[in-house]
Amino acid sequence: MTTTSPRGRTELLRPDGSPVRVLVVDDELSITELLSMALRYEGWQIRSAGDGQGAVQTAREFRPDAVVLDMMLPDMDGLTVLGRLRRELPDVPVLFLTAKDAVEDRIAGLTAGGDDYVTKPFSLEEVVARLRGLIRRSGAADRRSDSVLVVGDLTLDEDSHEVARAGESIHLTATEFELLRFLMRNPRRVLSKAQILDRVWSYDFGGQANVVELYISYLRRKIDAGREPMIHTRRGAGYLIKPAVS
Amino acid sequence: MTTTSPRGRTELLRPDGSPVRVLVVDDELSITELLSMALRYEGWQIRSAGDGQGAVQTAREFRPDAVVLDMMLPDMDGLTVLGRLRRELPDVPVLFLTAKDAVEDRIAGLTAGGDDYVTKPFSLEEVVARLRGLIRRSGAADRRSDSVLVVGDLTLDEDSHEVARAGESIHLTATEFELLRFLMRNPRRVLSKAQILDRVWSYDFGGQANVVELYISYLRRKIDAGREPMIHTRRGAGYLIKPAVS
DNA sequence: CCCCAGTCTGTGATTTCCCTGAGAAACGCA
DNA sequence: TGCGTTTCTCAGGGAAATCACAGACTGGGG
Repeated sequence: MTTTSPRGRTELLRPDGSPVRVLVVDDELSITELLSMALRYEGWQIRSAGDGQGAVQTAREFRPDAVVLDMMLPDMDGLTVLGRLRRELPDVPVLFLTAKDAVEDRIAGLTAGGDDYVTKPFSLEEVVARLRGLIRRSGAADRRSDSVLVVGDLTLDEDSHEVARAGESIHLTATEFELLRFLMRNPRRVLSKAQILDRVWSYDFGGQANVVELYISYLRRKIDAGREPMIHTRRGAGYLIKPAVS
Repeated sequence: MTTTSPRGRTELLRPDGSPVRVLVVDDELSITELLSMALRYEGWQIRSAGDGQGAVQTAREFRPDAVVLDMMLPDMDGLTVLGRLRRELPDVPVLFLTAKDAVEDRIAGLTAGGDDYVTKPFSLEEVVARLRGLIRRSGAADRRSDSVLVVGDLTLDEDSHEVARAGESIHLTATEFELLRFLMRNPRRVLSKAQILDRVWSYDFGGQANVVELYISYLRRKIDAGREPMIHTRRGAGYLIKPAVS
C-alpha cells in the first residue's frame, strides 16, 4: 500500500497499514546514525545494532521487513551473521554494505536470492532507493506501489533506470539519474544545494558545492533542451522541478 | 492543530492543544535572548542552554518538540551534542546554526534526516519559518496545518516558495518573499519599519532604514500593479496588508 | 494654501549567486 | 593496458539581487 505523507511524498506501508520496519547493522556509530535518520525520514521504523550478536537478537524481537547489513562486523564474519539472520527471518530481504574493494563475486553470489548491495561510501538516495526496491519486491509492502515516477511528460523508471520526456528516451549517467530521481521524488518543492548534496552525493564527499550547479546544468541540457523548462532555479534558495504547463 | 490566537495569528499547537516546546542552544547570550523573545512571540514555550552539557540536561527534562543548535559550542563538538540529544529524543528535528563560511566544511547528512540549518547572521523570520517547517513535517503538530498563507486573493506557499495573486503566478526575490511572508502572517495589522527591519533583515544589518520603503515599493509593483491595492501605508506608523475588498 | 516630515522611486555601484566551458583525474570495460 | 566515459575542479562571464543616495512627491497641520 502507498499513502501520501504530510510531506506530500508517497511512502511504503505494510499491507496492514503499519510502517515498514528496517534493521540497520553497522559497527560505525556515525553510519548507523546517518542511516537511521535518513530512513526514519522515509516514514519507516528503525532499529540499529553494532555487531552480529546484537543484530540477531534485535531481529528476533523486532521482526523487520528488511535489513541493512555491513559485511565487516567486529565479532562475526558477514556470512555467519547472514546465516543466523536467515534462521530467524527466512524471507527478509537484505541490503549488504561493503567496502569498494571487497570481493565482488562473493557478494554477487549472495545477491542471487533477491538481495542487493551498495558499496561504501554510498549516497542516501541510493540506499533508500534500493531498500524501497527490495521491500517492494519482497511483498512486505503492497505490490501496486510501482517503480515509475512521473512529473508532467517526464517519466523515470526506478527499476529499469529508463528516463523519457514526451516519449523520447533520454540517456543519463548514474549521478544525473540520482539527482533527477531526488528532484522527481520531491516535485514542486524547493530543494537547497545542501539538501541535494546530502542526499545524492556520498556521505564522505568533501568537494565543491558547485557540483550541484554543474549537474543541474547537465540535466537541463538533456531534459529541458529546446523544450518548456521543468527544472527551475530559486535564486538563494535552491532548485525545484515541476510540470512544464502550470 | 492550528488555532487563532488573541493576536489574530495562526499558530502551531501540539495535538493535545498544548504549546509547542523549543530548546535553544547557543553560547552567546545575545543570540539566545534574541531567539527566545522571537520564538515566545510565536506562542511557543522556550528553554535555552549555553553549552552542550546543559543542552542535553535540559532536553532530558523539558522534552522539546524542536531544537535550535549552534554548531560551535565551547565544551563539545556540535556532532557530539547532536548524538547525545538524539539518544534522549530520537525523533526531534534540529535547526542548526552555523557560521556562513563554515558551510563549506559542512558535515555530511546535516539535512538528510529532515533537519535544516541557517547561517549566521540570520533573520528572525527565516529562523521562525524554518522551525515551523520542521515542526510541521515532524508530525509534532497537527498535520492539517499547511504551508500556504492566504490573504484575499493573494497566496504564498512556504514550501514551494510560490506566490500568486488571483491565480496569476508572481516571481519574488528572497528578500521580497520574506517581507511579504511577514506581512501576510500579520494581516490587517500595522507593522512599523523598525519591526520589519528587526524581523526580516538579519540582526547585524547596519544599513539605512529606508530599505524597507524600497522593498515595499518593489512588492507593490509586483503584487498591486494595476489591481486594487492590498499593501497600505499608515503614515508615521508603518505598513499593513489586507484583502482588497473590505 | 504652504510647508515639511515622511514616503516613494529612479539610477547606478557593489556584491552575490549562478551558469558553463575547458581540462584533469578517476573510473570502467574490453 | 588502453580508450571512451564519467566525475569533478577551476575560473571567467554574466545576470540578478541588494542597497545607498538623492530628488520627486504627498498628505496633513498650521
